[in-house]
Amino acid sequence: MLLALQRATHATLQLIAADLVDLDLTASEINALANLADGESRTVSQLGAAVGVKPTTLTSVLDRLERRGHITRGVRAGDRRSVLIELTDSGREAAAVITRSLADIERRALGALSVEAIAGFHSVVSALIREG
Amino acid sequence: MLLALQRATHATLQLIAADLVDLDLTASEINALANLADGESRTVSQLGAAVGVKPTTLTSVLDRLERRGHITRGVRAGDRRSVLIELTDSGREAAAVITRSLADIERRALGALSVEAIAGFHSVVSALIREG
DNA sequence: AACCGATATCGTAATATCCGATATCGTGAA
DNA sequence: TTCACGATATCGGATATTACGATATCGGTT
Repeated sequence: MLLALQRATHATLQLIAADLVDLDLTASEINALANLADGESRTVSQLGAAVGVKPTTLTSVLDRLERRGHITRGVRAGDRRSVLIELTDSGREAAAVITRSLADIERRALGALSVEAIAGFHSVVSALIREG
Repeated sequence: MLLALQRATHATLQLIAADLVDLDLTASEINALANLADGESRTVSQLGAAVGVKPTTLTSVLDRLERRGHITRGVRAGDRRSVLIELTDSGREAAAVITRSLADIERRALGALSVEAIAGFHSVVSALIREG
């Protein structure tokens, strides 16, 4: 069953990548942008916790996003150790495209399923995340 | 929602890795063994389709598993292009440990959830896999 | 002032992933 | 039969991912 979970994740990652080839972003970059799409700024650690990777891993991903002009790195007022990741206009556009693509895929895949099934899915996913 | 799916996958991968450190296997190797756990032999392409990666990706993974003595590569009777992947005794043991670990994690995480919720989860995951 | 923990980055290494090319093999058409 | 084409796996090379240890900076505590 956890194997099916992995396969589903894999399948959706492929769909997302195919849908977003024009953005020329890797899966990690897409994931980072998707987690920033709400417009709130985050520190590297916070973002790492959200996407499930260590801060060391994010550094190079953020390097590319910064070089591409999608994010900026700023200092957090009150703690100069922290780096605040923030979307630029270009990053906001990309994040909006990503969010739309995710919503589209959801609609396509789950449109025919019952509300109860989707609720069950959510409760299982939440339980798995809690367990981690 | 697809973000939650990814996070759940990530979380379970961490749990599995933590549970199986003694096996000294990477996530890809664990995934390959888990998909072979039923004892049936498979070609590289078949295994690749099951785990969601290209045959090229599997080659190095299978190299390591073969070097470790967990699998053997044989020819398929009737088609000498195909390579038949098969578990050795040691591979069967490892696969059994993996299967047990997956079942344990499922029990821990989903024990308190209703049968309907789990059924809903399955239907959503199946829909996502179909979409891919 | 001195220490310890937090934070992010850098250096380095192992792994993952895949594209194009290659070698081999099976199959259907000329 | 022969030959062209598709299937199959591997190899070479490229990029991405991931993270451990070390480093530099900084905040808070004593």
